[in-house]
Amino acid sequence: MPAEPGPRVVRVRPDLPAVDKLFDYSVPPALAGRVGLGSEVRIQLHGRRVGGWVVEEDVEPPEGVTLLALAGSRGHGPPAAVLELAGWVAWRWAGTVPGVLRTASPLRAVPELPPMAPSGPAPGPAPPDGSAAGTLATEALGGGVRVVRLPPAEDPYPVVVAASERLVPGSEAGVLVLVPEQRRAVVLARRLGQAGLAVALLPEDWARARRGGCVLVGTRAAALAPLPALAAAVVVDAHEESYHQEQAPTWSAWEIVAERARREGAPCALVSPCPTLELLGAGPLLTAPRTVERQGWAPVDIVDRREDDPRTGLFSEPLVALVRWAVATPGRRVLCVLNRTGRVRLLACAACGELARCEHCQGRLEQVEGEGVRELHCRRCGRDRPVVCARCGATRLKHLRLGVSRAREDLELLAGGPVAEVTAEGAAGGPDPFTAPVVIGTEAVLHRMGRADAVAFLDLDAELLAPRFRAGEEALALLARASRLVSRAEVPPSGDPGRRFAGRLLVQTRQPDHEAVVSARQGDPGLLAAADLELRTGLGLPPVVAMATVSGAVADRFGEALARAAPTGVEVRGPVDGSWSVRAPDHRALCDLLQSVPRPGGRLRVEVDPVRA
DNA sequence: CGGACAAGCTGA
DNA sequence: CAGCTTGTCCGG
Repeated sequence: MPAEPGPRVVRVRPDLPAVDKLFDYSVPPALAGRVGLGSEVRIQLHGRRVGGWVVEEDVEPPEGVTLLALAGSRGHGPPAAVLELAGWVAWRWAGTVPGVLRTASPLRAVPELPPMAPSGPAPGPAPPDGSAAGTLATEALGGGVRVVRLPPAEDPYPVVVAASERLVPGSEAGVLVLVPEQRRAVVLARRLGQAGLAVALLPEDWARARRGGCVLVGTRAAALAPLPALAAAVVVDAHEESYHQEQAPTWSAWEIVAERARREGAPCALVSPCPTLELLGAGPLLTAPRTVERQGWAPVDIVDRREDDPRTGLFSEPLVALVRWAVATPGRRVLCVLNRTGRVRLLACAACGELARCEHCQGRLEQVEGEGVRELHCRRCGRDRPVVCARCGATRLKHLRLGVSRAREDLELLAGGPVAEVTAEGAAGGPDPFTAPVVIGTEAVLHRMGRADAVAFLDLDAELLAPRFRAGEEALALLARASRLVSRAEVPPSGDPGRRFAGRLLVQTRQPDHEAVVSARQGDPGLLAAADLELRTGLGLPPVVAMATVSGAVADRFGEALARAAPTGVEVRGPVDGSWSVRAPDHRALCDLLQSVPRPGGRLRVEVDPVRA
C-alpha cells in the first residue's frame, strides 16, 4: 500500500482480555510504512506498554481526546478477514477477541513477508481411478459447505487436490487444509509439495501463509491461519475430537473453517467416514454409492458376550484364536483395545446377562438404595426404574468386573507369545510394542501403532455406555479408525486359515444391536446418525438445542445473573455440583445471552457446546 | 490487566 | 483522622 502523507490515525485493539474496547493512536513517521490492518503494535495504555492489533486504518478520532503515538511495531499480524472472523469466534464460543487474535498471530515476530512462492499447476483433475474420493472430489468443492462421507479405507487426497485446483496464479487467495494430527500435516504438506504446489505448513510457515497464494496445511489452530483470502477449504476427518479446543473458549476448528468459507463465498468440504450430527447440520451430505461405501469399511466380527459365562473373563474363544494366529504367523500384528480408564461399573442381569440400560437414553444404570427402596438410576437423564431385567424380568443383577489390571499378562498366557502394552504416555511394561505380534492398550494403540492386520475391541461396551451423549459417535469413530488401520492389511487367499483374521475387526460386546456397531458392520454411518438424532431430539440435547455449561469458583454468581437475564425459550439450570447449564433453541440466543451478561471477576469456565451434557 | 481514586473499616 | 483494605472505574 502507498504510504499516506501526513500522520495517520489507526484504531487498536489492546491485547488485554478484560479490555473490550478500541483505542486510537497516531502513526509516528518512523513507523509510517510498517503499520497496516492487522499489524501487531505496541501501545501506551494507561501508563503502561501493551501489545495490540491495528483493526482499522485512517480513522476519525472522537472529539476531545489527545492521541498518543504508537510506541512500536512488532510486525505482521492476521489479515483483515481473520480480524473479522475473530469477533465471530469470540461471540460463538464466549471467549475474548484478544484471546482469539493471539491464536491467529505468529509465535515469533514477522517484520517482513517473503515473496509469494510460485505454485506449479495443480496436479490436474483426479485420475478416474474409480475411488469414491476421486469420484466425489469435484462435487465436494462444488460450492458452499458440503459434508463428504468417505469410508475409512478411502484416501481423502483427491478432495485436497480438487481444492488445490482453486489456486489462481498470482492471486493471494489460498487453500486451507486441516488434518487432525501434526504428523499427518507434515506428510500431507510433503506430498502436495512434491506435486508441485506451493505449500505452507503451520505453525512454522506463518509468514508464507500470510503472503497467500498457497495451500496451507495445519491442525486445529490453522482454522485461524493468516491466508489473506480463501479459494477453497478442506477439513479431513472432521469428526475428530482434536478439532475441539479443550480450554475455553472451546471452539471447533471445522466450524470456524465452515464459517470462514461461507463469509468468503469459498467452497468447503468437510470430509469424514462418520460425520457427527453437528457436521451433518453444516451442509448437504455427499456419499459414495452404498456398495462402494460398504466395501470401504473393514469386515466386523461380533462376539456376543451376553451368553458367555462371566468366568471366561475378558477373552472370548474367537479372540484367543485371533491372537494365537498373530503369534504363530510371522510379520502379523493384532491390536487389542481396552478402555479401562475410569473403571466403569456395569450392571447385568444375573440370569440372562442383559445389561441394565436406561430405556429412554440407553445410558448405563446403577443400583441405588435408600429409604428401603432399591432402584435403578440413570445418571445421564436422571430417570429411575425398578430393579428388573428388561429382557427376562429377573430381579437379581450383578456387577461385571471390568477393572483388568492384569489383562496383558492374562492375554500373554492365552496367546502363547509376547503381548506388548501401549498407553497414552507411551510403552508400558512388557515387550517392545513395535515388534510384538500382539499389542494391548487403551484407544491410544489406534493412534500410536501405524499398521495392523486386525484390531480387537475387548470391551466396546465401555465406550458405548460412557456417560456422554456422544458415546455412540465416539465408538463409531474408534471403529472407523480401526477399520482404516487394517484396510491395507495383506489378506491371505481363500483356503488359507489366516483369511479368517487379516483385515478384520473383532468386537466383543453385549450390545451387538447397538447402532454404532451395526453402522460399522454395514458400513453405513447413517444408521447411527438417524438413531442419535431421534434420541437427542427426545432428550433436548445438542445439536437439536444449543448448550453451554458454566463452572468455576464464581459460577453461581454468573449463573444467577444469566437466569435473571434469560429471555423466554432460554433455560438456565443450576447449580448442580457447582455448575450451571444453559440451553437455548439456537446459538444466536445462547451466545447473545452469554455475551450480554457481564462476567464477575474470579475463576469462571464457560464451555459452549460441551462434550458432556 | 493494573493504576487511580473513592468509600469503608480499624485503632488510638 | 491516618493507614489500610476493598471495590469500581477506565484507559486514546
